[in-house]
Amino acid sequence: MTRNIPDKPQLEGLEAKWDARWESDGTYRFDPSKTREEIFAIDTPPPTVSGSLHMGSVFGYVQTDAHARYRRMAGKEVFYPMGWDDNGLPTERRVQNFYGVRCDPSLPYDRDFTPPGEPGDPPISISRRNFIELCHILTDEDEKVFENLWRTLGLSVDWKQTYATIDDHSQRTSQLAFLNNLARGEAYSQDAPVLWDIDFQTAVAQAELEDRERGGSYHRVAFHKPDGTPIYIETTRPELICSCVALVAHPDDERYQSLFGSSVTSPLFGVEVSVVAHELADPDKGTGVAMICTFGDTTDVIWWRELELPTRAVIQPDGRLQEETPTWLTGDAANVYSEIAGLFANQARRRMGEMLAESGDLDGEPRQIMHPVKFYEKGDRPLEIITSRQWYIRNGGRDDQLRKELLVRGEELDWIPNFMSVRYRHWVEGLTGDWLISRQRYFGVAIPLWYPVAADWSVDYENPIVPPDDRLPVDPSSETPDSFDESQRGQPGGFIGDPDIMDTWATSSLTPQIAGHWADDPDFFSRVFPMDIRPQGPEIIRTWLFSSTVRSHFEHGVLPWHTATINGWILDPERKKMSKSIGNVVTPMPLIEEYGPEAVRYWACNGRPGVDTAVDFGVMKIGRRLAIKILNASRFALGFSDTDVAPSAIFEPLDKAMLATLAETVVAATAAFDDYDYARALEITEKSFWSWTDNYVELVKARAYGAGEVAASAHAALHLALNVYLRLFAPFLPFVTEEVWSWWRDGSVHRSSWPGLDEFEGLTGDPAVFDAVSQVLGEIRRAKSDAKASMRAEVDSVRVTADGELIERAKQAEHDLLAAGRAASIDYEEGDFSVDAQLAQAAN
RNA sequence: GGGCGUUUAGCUCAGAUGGCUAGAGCACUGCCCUUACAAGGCAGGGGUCGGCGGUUCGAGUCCGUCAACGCCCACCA
Repeated sequence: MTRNIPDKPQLEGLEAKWDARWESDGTYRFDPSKTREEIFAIDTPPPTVSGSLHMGSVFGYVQTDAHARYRRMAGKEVFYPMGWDDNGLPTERRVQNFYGVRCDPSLPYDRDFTPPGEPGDPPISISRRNFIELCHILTDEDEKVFENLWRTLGLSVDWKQTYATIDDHSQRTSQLAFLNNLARGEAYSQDAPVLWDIDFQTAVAQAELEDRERGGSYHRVAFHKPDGTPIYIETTRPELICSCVALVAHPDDERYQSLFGSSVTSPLFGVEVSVVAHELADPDKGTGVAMICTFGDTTDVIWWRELELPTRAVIQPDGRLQEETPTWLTGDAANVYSEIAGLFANQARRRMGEMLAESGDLDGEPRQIMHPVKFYEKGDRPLEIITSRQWYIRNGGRDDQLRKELLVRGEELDWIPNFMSVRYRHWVEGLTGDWLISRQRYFGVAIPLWYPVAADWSVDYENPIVPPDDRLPVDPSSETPDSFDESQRGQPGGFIGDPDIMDTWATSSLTPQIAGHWADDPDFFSRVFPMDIRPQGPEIIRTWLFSSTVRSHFEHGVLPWHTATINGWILDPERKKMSKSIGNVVTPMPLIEEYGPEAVRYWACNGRPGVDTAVDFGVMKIGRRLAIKILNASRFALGFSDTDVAPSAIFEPLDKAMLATLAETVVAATAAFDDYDYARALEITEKSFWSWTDNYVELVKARAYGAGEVAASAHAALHLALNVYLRLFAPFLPFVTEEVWSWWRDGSVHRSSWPGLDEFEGLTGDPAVFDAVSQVLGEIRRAKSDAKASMRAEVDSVRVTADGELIERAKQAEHDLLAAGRAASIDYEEGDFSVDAQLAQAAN
């Protein structure tokens, strides 16, 4: 093929050129006719499209792409789909802010609704259907932004294999898996206390909790024994005294032995509560006696359940204390309650503090403390505990046998790096309950169930009406179950639809099943499942990785993948955690524009597997320099002849020595990749390449410019080496390697085969020849540098003092050495290593 | 309160199963426009490998301990 080498090769514009070519050529198209053994399947993380783009998004994806490219070149058919996680609360919140709307399910659908150009205040209330339409519109836009970023970065995904967690296929898969869980008893509903976000007004799962340090104040409050003597408790939530159902102390606490079994009355309300014993009560905290409320925190729930205490709840789903006076408060107590009815918890807390002070039941001033408070990770106010009916999937949190099985799955999984497995183990060991999957929200996959309504209007939650598989996906709030019609909705003898949706993890825990077409194409699924790798961030081991393991364990009885590659955490240039609130988030696009996509890829691939990595512009500059170097070195190597010179022309010792070191590089880089250590593969390749350009190319230059057999040997060696280096770099720098490849090769470098030792058969010599000559040349260069002379300076004579072996090797490439050093003559003497170079007079 | 990780040149980081004078790039100093590349090349200065203690003929590399930083988990009255 004719060579078309630009005079001044440029990096700019390569990504657009090659992205378009790869798409039109189908370079990364997946071939589903291959067998499972021939396929390498990747369970790509679907990015949350309503989240912001930042360097953390780039980091892991590029590392995975490098590995995908290696596997593809090494002969695997790579299944590399891309998904978008677009359902759930982040999208709802973004839609609310972006358009200035909020969802009110009681409103009718308005088919002519268009959102205002600018979000207004207060937000416009719209129907559930209008709201969901806006979610779709916005996520479509967000997905384009992500796809554009991935393509600019050169991710080698098959863009025909995409999915979104809200699309019909994902919904169908998610509902089908849920119904299977239900049929097998792995999913169940329960009316019980749950952690509840009062702003989003939804239940949240254990995996979505985080602790935040918040200020609070200990109120030392007196309850009263029958004889009127006070018994003090300390509480940070005096507003819940009206919800108090018991006092508790440790069974061994000597101070309270006489009280166990007796009753005391609460201050202000005069409600009689018993004093009970439980091991979780800590004698060292406060007075050693705690008030049990329904419910102030998760310990209350444990006490309430294990001690079988009554329920006296007052906190409503919106976070306010209920308006009506609770039935257990009568007389004066009702008057007291009217002071706090309808208030938010924090307001009621203040009012109760005042009233307790007035009544004399508050001992001293409240004591300020900092303490951890449970928050929904996306929420702004502390979680409350509300009793409500919710759906759960078993996860071992209440079942030791299942917990053990899931721990075994974690041990079966090959973790890269290995220490990440500890996080899985700790999480599973620490589970306190099953996985709460229902959410009282709108934009998500519906719980695909209806419930019969009895003649007395009661709802039979224990016997849900299940749709047949072929109806999925269904929306029970707008569709009717078979053998009913819409007029029976909410009527005695009729049905109601489950109003809830599933948590986003309930769907994204099925990404292998979604991408692999489990629900509809068993043949396709059998070719990609279980997948080879699950690449992901460390922060979602407890959610995505664990929940995927649970689903696959139930549905298929196996791990969903063989290997989990966990990338490190991304820090800002000052090594601080990036966060929106601090305002130090680094977005990738400006960096890609400044340094080029290859430079950003180079930075990402320099981060060791699982190691936290700071955004580093210096590393990006090096990557850019490397890419430019490849262009220029390629121009040199290909500039000598218009056609390939066959490797059989190679006979010069220096050329064969260079190829021997290159063969070593290939072996080492391949081993590193097989170990999932892309960073090591890059380092090995890069080091070898710079040595090649700085030493070999300089040494061979003069001979290459000449003619005859010795020149042909150089040309052939340059061609072969370049051919190998381009392929070694292709996983990291896909654009520049493809560009150079196109100058002289047919097809794509990314579909060429990974270099192997067979290509060096009969072409390798003694690698030490290369080292020996480089060492002597280095000394000649030093002599010129010391003399402040140009590297072109002529040298009259060189005397090499060295051991016999080194001398023998230097002699093999003596003509190259003399030419590169511009030396007229060289002689040798055995002894300790030194080189004496006599510069010609003209040199100065 | 537990667990995991990190701590190597001014900066960012490599240093697998312990073994010759501890490496790279950036930054810094000097020199060089050499027909692939000045967006480059050559040469050079710079490190008590977090502290302490141990194992060993020998430790940045193994063990113990302490410290700082980061992350994860925790029943937070």
